[in-house]
Order: sequence, then structure tokens, then C-alpha cells
Amino acid sequence: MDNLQIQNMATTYEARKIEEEIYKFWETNECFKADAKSKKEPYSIVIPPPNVTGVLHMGHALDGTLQDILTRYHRMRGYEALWLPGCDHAGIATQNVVEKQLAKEGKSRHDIGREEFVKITWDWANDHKSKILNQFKKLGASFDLSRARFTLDEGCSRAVKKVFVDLYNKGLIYKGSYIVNWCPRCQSAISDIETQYENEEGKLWEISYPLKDEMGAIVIATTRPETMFGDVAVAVNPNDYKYKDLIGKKCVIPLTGREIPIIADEYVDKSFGTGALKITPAHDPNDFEVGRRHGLKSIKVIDEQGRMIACSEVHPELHGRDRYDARERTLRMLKDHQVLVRITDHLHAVGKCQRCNTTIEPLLSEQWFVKMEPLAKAAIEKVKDGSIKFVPSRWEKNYLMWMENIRDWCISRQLWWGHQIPAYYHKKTGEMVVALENPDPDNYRQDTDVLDTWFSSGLWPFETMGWPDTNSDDYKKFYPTTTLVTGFDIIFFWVARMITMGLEFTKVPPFSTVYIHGLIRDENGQKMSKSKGNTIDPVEIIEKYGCDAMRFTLTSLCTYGGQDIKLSNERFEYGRNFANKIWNASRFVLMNLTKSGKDLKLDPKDFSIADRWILNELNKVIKEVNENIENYRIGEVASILYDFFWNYYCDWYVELSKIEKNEAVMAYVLEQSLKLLHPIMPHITEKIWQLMPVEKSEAALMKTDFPVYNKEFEFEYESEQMQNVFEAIKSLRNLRADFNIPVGSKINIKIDGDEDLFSKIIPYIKRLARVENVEFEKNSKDEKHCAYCSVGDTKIIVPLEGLIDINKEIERQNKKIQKFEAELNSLNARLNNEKFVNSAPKEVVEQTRARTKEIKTEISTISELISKLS
RNA sequence: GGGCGUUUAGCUCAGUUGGUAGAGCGCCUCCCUUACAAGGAGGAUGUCGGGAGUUCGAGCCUCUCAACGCCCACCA
Repeated sequence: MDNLQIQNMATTYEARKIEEEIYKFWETNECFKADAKSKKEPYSIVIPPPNVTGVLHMGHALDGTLQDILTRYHRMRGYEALWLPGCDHAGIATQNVVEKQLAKEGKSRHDIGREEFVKITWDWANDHKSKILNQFKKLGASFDLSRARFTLDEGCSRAVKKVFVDLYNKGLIYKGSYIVNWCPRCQSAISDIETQYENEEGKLWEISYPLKDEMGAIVIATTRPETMFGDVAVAVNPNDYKYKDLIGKKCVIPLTGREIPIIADEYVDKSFGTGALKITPAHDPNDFEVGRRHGLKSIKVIDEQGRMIACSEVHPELHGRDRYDARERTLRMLKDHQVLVRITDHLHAVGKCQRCNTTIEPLLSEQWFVKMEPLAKAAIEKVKDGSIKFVPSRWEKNYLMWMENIRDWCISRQLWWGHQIPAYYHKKTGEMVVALENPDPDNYRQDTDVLDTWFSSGLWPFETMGWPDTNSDDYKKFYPTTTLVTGFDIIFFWVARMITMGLEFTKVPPFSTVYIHGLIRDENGQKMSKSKGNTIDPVEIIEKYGCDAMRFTLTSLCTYGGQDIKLSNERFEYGRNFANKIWNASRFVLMNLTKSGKDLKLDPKDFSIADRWILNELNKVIKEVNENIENYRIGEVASILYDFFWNYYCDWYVELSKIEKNEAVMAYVLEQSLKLLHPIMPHITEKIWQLMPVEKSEAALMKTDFPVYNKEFEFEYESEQMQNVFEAIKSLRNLRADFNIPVGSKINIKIDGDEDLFSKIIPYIKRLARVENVEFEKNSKDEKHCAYCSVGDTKIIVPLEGLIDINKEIERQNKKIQKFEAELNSLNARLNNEKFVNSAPKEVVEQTRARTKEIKTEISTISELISKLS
């Protein structure tokens, strides 16, 4: 080949240079653009939109790689494939970032006002949207950027408003005063799943509440004494004999003198603490329920900043103090009044804000909620009946458990960045209207709250396709989407909501398969996080090892069970080495092709036994690769291809080609391999393919057809014969190693056995086992000073006068016999067992018999050889 | 308290309907044989966490115990 480009191929794969060049090539040629008007069957994936605040991390790299593999595979399989990219506006996270920036200038958002703040945040978001998507490009992502969306863009806003208004009109959204998780730092309510519980060492204080009208007291236990000013009752279990007589009576809250009733409620656990519980409906979700059951009012004693209020009359010194400060002061007073009975250590779970880790304050507050139970019904149904499948399936159970115990979703957030709630209040009468637009801006003001970020991401699969315009081309072509790829950490946050909303508003599941992969962890199994400093930056890995190398490594680590993936820098050497192997094998092939175009057409007449063998192996691999991708066993695909390309094509076929080559087959197997590898390693395969002088119907490999099983290339018989040849060659190499025969010194052999086969492959043996002369000889008379190999009943005799120690050779052969005999014994044990012969499947019995026969042959061959030696 | 996962070679992990163990890295020996030392040839290494059961046969199925990890719900 006189092609200059091929001559100039570097001896190591220069990943970054080539990857950037190839990605540009795809972009310039608009290879990723999906055509909504195409006649092809659609395949679509929407990206889990990364936060605008984010930078690319390994989780994205894995998630993105898998989506890209599926997209590229289906594109090559003839689907109209769309991978739709986009970003999430990430309400709290983004607002936090911008507020921090303002704080550096000594300002708060209140100083500049809502309008200005939102404007600044938009600028910031616009800036970062492209940053994160550009980073995704470094992954080789074949997503259609012309369709990139943002959860706060016009289309999404329209969808969000419509969904909100519709749900409201159906009575599935309501506003009300309930206990919510309040983050005193974010100054907003957050949902239950945004609250993360951490175990903390705390104290359990037992406080004596004196009875009214009689002697004695009831001792309650609490972890939060400062809330006692908001107590409205003391509750005991109705079956608790200790307190039987006190039910219905009254007691007095210490430090205040306020009288409260002693009530009975099943909720109270007799065995915990003192068995008596103070009820503070305004600051505890369980107490709130108890309070409601008993018609008790709520007294709010902590405000939205986490400061004490409403105790000013009795204890003005507490007013306005932080809740923890107030706790200390309250305890001191209780001690002084001698009502603090006992203090014990107590490990308990404390709710933290997912975004800022501030301790959550359960607070009575007016918020918007989605009534989930009626919506969950269909979402449960469609997973149960298999319309939506989780892979691996165990996540279905997880999903169903959550959905079946679902609680209402608090969707309002007291933030400025997000979809403002489309509820409007009359400035004078306070009358509320929920509508797509403000009915009369002069007289109505809009609700100041915004929606939970997950409200808009819950609509992602259809809002990005043009919904509510169900006539849009994209909606008609690409919705519902096919596969959703994500980590298990957002099944509740996101997947469940998309299913729920999708079914409610589009009447079909938004996707048919949810492919859940594991999470990326560091080498010690710890979650990667910036604060721990244990992150591995994908961009750095790409720079150092190459994108395809990273993709291959990540892919190979994906197990079918979706186990978490422990990563270290070194693991990427695996992918890099493989990329380099592909590069160099291709370089060799390209350099050795003298033909091109039509001259490289396969002609079965020219197939040698080796050609048939490799074509047969390739064919099997093609079948397995297709099956495994279809079944989301993507890690398996990586290892099948690694094994085939390296251990079959490179180690054997290319080596054999140095002796006797069939250019057409050599090129064909390479081209097919490149296609098979393309979804995982798109750049290197595209580059090499473009250098190949084969006939091309497309300008890009990524546009060609993915290989499919071809019955014409079934050559099982030749395949088995070649396995024998390889066995023989390995045996000879083995022998050389055992007797320390240097590679430089050639050996001669005599073959006694399958002359028909071995005569065909003499050149292979000569070259690969470094043999000088081959003779065929029945019942060879050579005896002493020989070493032996055997493959089946074929004997290979290696006269090695003076080079070998006879005793050592006997020992060597005996070892082999021992191995075979061990196996033979276990096989015989089985065959002598009547129950095995009767109850095992026929094929298994047959196999066992056949194997026994094989082993017996081997043993007798070897024994014969030994007898000649001794 | 409920659920899930993990336990296999020194390390990291595969092992798809049960037929007696594999890869990468690491280790040992030899080799720069004109695609590749990010390479080639050969080699060593496992009572598959413990115990019991089902079966002709168990890494795989059932039960149980242990250790580690995750999720959900929480006792104020």
C-alpha cells in the first residue's frame, strides 16, 4: 500500500489528536442529526439532563458512554436513532452558586431583587449550559445538539404550566398547611426524598410534667426540649397500664404553667423512653398526625430562620434565639426547676438538607403538594405488567415498594430560580386563580414560589419532544422514547416521576426499558466527591489515556447485575492498551494490503482452513455481540470483542497471515471487527476504517451497517481442526520452554497421525513453533532422546539428542497422564453411577462418554511414548 | 424494623437456564522474532465466606449463620 497516510501511522495510537479530528469530522458532516421524517424505525434516548452547575464527572462518563453505545448500535442497525441532550436548571443548586457569588460582593439576593437575580442567574446558566455539553462531546457523544433542551426553556415552561394547571383542575395538586422539611439555610421547603437522614449522637431528656389538680407528675422523654413551648398534649399508649388512670387528665408544661391534656394514642411506643410523649404538632410530623387525630391546635415556636418565637410572654429572654441556643437555656431552666429527671445518650437520625447538609427543621407551613396516590396507580400497573422493564429487574421491586407507599410530594420551593407557580392571587380579595396566564396583571399577583426542579425534569421525555403539541414531528416520531439509562440513585427522584407524569399526560409509558447501571466509586469503594478529594476527572483521563480507552474500560466494568464500579487511574491502562493493540494490528494489515476496492471481495474458493476458522469465529462473535447488546449485557460485549480481536485475530490469524495471507479475509475480518467495536470505541474505529482501502457505500463507519450473523460463514469443522493445530503448536512451544531450548535453535519433528490435516498446516507449524523440518512417519522408530507431544491420536515426535534429559521427559509425560487420569476418574465415577446415566440428559451423558474416550486415547498415546523412552 | 446487594487466584472482578472454575493487573522464566515492550511465548496460584439441604451432579437452587455495604421507614 503506497498510501502516505498509512505509512505515516504512528507506532502508538495518538488518541487525542485522532479523537478530536474524528469528532470534528462527524460534526461537520452532521452525522448525529436525527431525521423526524425518516421512514426508519425510531430509537430514542433522552439524556438524564446534567445540572447546569455541574462539571463532567465519571458518573456522566459512564452514563453517557452507555447511552452512546446504545444509540450508535441502533443507528448502525438501521434505526432512526436520536439521543437528545440537554441540561437541568437545578433550582436550589444553581441558586446557591449564584448567591455565593453575590455574597463575595457582599450582597444578598434580596439586595438586588428578584427580577435582577433571575436575570443574573440566567446569564450564568446560559454560560454553563454549553460548558457541560461541550464536555460531553469529549466523550464522543453522538447526541443531536440541534435538539438540545433546557428544563427552564420556553417549551419546558409551557409544558410545566400546562401540567400544573391540569393537575390542579383534576384536584391532584393542592395547597395547604402541613409539616414540611424546612431548610433554614436554603430558606425553603424541600421534599421528603431531598431529606437525608444521618445518625447523630444525641441526648434523650426526661422531663417531669406535674399533674394538674393532684399530686404526682408524668415524665416524658424528648430529644428536642426547646419545642416544649409548643406542646399541646402528652400522649400515652392506650394499653399502657402505667398511665391508664392518667388518660383524660391534665398536666402542666413546666416553665410555662400552661395546661395540656393527657391523651391516648396507638402511635406511642410503650417501651421507648418513659412511654409518655409530648405532642408538638407544629414541629414534628408524627405529632402533627396525632394532633390532627385528636383535634388539637398547633403552636409554632420556631420560625423559618430556626429561631424561637412565641414564647416571649413567659420567657422573653428566649425570643429570637437560635434553636440550639434556646435548647441549652431551656435545659438550664428545667434543671433549676428540678424537673429534668434523667439524661441518657441516644443515637438518632437527624434530617439533613440534601443540597447544603443543614439540619432540617420540620415546620408547619403552607405549601403546594401533588397528590401522588391516584397518579401512582398507573405507574405501578405499567411496571407490573411489563410495559416498562427495569434492567436489572431487581430494581422493579425497589421502585414498586416506594410507589406503593408513596406520600404526597411537596413541590413548592421558596426560591427565585425555577418555574414560578402559575397561581395568581387577587391583590385585594386574595382570591386564587390557577391558570396558564395571569388573568389580569394589574389586579392579580403571581405566587412567589417556584416548583421543585424534579417537577420539570419529570416531564423530560415528552416536553423535549414538543409536548403539549402532540402533532410535532419529533413527538410523533420519537415519543415514547425507547431506553432510559441512569444510575439507581435517581430512581425515586426522577424515573418514578417521569413514569407517573408520562402516563398521566401522554397515556403511554415514556420509555419501555430503564437500564440501571452501578455508581462509580473510588478504589476503596467510597463515593467520589469533591470534598473527599477522591474524584477521578474524566477529562484528565481522556487527556492521558484517550476517550476510547476510557469508554472501553468503563464499559468492560459494567456487569449485568449493575454492581458499583471501583475505579483507579490504572484501570484505564486496560482500555489504552487495547486501543493501541487495535491500532497496531490495523497498521500491520493496512501496510500489507496490496489490493483495494473490488479486488478485496471475498471469494469462498480462496478460503484456506485458517480463513474458514477465523470467519467462523467472527461469525460466532457477531451473534454474541448482537445478543448481548440487545440484553443490556454491555460489559460482556466488551470482553467478547477484546478476546476475539486480541486472542484470535491478532495472536493467531494475523500471525498466520505472515505465512500465507488472504488479503480479502484479513481486511474483511478487520472491517467487521471495527464495526463491532465502533459503538464502544467510536473514534479509533472510524479513523482506521477511513484509512482502509475497502469498498465503501458510506463516508463514515458510524453510518454503515452493524454486522449480523451470516450462515454462509459457518465452518465448525475447520474451526475444530484449527483448534487442534493450535494445541499442537502450543505443545511444541511448551516443550521448548520446559527444556530451555532457545528460540534461536530450530527443531525437527516427525508427525505420526492425521496426515491429511497436518500436511495442510506445515508452514504454520514451522513458523509458529520454530520448526525446521517436518516429516510424516507411521510408527516412528525413534525412541530415546525424543520428546513428545500429542494431540488426540496424533503424535508429534521431537528428536532432541543431547538436548534433553530422558528422565525429565518421562516425568513431564507422567505429569500429563496424572492430570488426565484425575479427570478420567471423575468421569468414570459418573458413568458408573446408574442414576447419572439414567437421569442426566442424554447429551450430557454422551458428552461425558466422548470425553472419556478422548482422554483414554491421549493416555494411551502418551503411555506408548513413555514406553519408548524407557 | 423492612428490603436489596456483596463475600470466587495476592489485588480488582467476570462466571446468562446446575455438568466440576476465568479475565485484567501483579508475580516467575524466556524474548526488542521487521504491527505493537502500551508487546510476544510459556508458567505458578483458588477446600468459589461457614454450615446444612435438594440433586446422579451445586460457585450457581433452598435454608441457616457470619462479615461488609447500600436503600427505605423510623422510637419521641
